[in-house]
Amino acid sequence: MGRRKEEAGLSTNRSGGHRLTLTRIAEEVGVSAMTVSNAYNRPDQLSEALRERIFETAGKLGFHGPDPVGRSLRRQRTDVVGVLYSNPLSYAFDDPAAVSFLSGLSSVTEEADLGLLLVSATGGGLVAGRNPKAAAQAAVDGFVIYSMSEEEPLLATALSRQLPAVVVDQPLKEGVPFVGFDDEAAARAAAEHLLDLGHERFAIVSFALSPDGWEGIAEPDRQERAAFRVSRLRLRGYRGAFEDAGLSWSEVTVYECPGSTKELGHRAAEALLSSERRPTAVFASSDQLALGVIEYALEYGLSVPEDLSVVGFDDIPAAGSVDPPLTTVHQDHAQKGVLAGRMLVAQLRDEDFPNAGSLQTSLVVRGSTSAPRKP
Amino acid sequence: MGRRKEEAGLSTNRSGGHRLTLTRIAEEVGVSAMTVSNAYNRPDQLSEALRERIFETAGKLGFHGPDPVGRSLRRQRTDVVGVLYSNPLSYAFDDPAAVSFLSGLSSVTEEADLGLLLVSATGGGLVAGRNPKAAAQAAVDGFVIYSMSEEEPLLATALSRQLPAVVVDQPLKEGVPFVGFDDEAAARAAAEHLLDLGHERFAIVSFALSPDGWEGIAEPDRQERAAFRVSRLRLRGYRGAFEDAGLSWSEVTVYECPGSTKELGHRAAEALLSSERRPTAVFASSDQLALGVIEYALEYGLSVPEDLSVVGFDDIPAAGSVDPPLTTVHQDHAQKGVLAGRMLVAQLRDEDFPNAGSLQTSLVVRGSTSAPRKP
DNA sequence: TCGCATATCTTTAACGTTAAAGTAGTGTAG
DNA sequence: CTACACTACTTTAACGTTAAAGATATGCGA
Repeated sequence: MGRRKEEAGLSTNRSGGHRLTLTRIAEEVGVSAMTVSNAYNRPDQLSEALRERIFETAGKLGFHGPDPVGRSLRRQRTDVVGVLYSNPLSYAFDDPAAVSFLSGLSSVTEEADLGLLLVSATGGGLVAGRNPKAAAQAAVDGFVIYSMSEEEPLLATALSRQLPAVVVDQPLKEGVPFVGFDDEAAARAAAEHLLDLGHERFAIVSFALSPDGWEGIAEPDRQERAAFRVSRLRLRGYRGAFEDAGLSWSEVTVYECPGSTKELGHRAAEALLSSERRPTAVFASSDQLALGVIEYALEYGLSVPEDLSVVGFDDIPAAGSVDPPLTTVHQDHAQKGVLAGRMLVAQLRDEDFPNAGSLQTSLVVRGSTSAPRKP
Repeated sequence: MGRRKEEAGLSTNRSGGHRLTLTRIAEEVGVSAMTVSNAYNRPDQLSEALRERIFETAGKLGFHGPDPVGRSLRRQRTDVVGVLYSNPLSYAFDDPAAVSFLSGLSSVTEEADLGLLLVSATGGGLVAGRNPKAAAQAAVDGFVIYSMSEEEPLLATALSRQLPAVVVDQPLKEGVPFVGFDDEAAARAAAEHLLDLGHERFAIVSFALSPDGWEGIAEPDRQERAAFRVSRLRLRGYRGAFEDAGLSWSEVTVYECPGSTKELGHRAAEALLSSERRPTAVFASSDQLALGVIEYALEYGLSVPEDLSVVGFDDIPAAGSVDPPLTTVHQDHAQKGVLAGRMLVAQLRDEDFPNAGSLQTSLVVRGSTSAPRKP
């Protein structure tokens, strides 16, 4: 069922061995190349009549405007911004938070007439490795660096190009504008909510603290070494709230998952709920993880929220419609995208830009949390 | 809260008035520019020692590889594929089907080490207009043309560039490889399902037949003029099934919505269900529309499926978990993306490519359809 | 009639890279 | 010691565009 290009009826842009260029059109019309260029880019620089004549000839020969690459080389800009992502792009499209972010970002780049080039760290030849060249070879005017680990090679490569850039979520880099949520405050608010309800025994189901694929209980030393700013800040937020309430952090178990799926949450709950001093409340780093925790809890014979309160993070669309509806931290990812876009566009234009810094989140209290059952 | 670029600690890539280039490094090391180029692109063309010396000097000066634009100009390729979208990109990110498609597409382009450039028709300056220049100015090696109307100016501009291309969903263009679902068969299967259950009075809630924003009952002449292939084929599928069953197409009301949201489905149901000869079954062009129809039906006092059967299209994640669970046509959008990617990559490499053509769909029967209530 | 602004087009010179062909020098088989 | 292959580099010449400055003609007020 295959067919070759030639048979597919595609012809090339050549005729007489020459690719069509401004110069070729110029020869045909009998003017200079510059004038043809002006016909496309500065209509006021030539007479209406000549401009029409040029377009007519161009149309006849099948020329459709100056070559973008030649233009970019000469102008020293591409009108494209690159989005750098650590994982395969398909992960990004499968992650509602990333998609919302891109939605917000694209609304700004589009308004500014910039293209959006998606670049991922995981290249073709490499089996499971990273390809920092991707960032070196992207023809862009600036980068949006989306949630990377401090050590990601792509990050270093991108920053070394000295282009305008914005970092989203992590890591914080001196001199590079940043947008992210106030994760510490968010976690603190979630913790205070459950403290207010009277809980005292907590466990945390976190997604990766560091990008090494580890899964299991994360002891304090590992918590401190966390490479991911977001995870680190959240732990700090929980801890701060607990200690303000007079509880000891050492009694809080942190289970680290190498990703953010329902299955991982399920496994984490399995490990946490069988403990002697079973927690009465679990904080999860994402709604997916939280749903997995709830799933296991129900299988295990616990009722939610009576026996176990669960708080998620993200407020995905499903959060409100599952049973029980999920108490979770709402974050406006699209707005984050908008701000990242604005900050980058402002840099590209050499304008002042709002240094957004940390965005506020809000705790949405639903049915998965309540006061603990009296002993 | 703003700050200027200068204060942000960003420095440029220049020193001594010179931008860093291969040539600059070559001078510094005392070799030709070509040798520096080879150091990056063809390590086997120079001695290991010299190569190291070049990298060392490059590192010292802060040069991080050949400029992508210069390379693209010389090589006459960009290693980027463009995705053309008729609407604002943020719509694409808000549409689960488009996101799944991109997920599949990106898995292929990534494997082939190609960047993905998202280009939309709606440009910056324009208030509500189209910007065909976007396709003319994209520095890409090929296009994925995503579900466009026949008349979309962006389409003509893109095709006129004579680059490798793949059309997704619509329109069918002579000589341009195509991927899409077999919408006629899908609609026919849905119709046959309800015919088998004994239904005889049908209505259809379609998304746009043509891109003019019209909303309301679409009479047969408008149906025939439909610019969107997908909508046209589905109507043909329903009609074929009905007529095979001896029913008259003229008794089937088609309500056209200018988009695909729950609200539009709600309005469509309002118009359709108040008719004298109320239909016992409704076919919707998307699950979103179907959910809106069901919502209105319930408000109107009808029970689903007892009083009204509803069939959706897409099988979005929520389809299985709403009440009643939605009978719908499942389509594998990610697979469509994979195929589109493979077809484009094959063209770029001048290889044979699979001409995917129409992908099969499957009807997922859930709780929103049943036999009609006996009169 | 002169001076000067204006409109319309041209010339020059990069922008940064790499394919292709060329030049030495070195080893090595006959 | 000659012919030939091989390694390690260099030279040349585009790839297609446009910023900046220059040229020429025309109009127009004084």
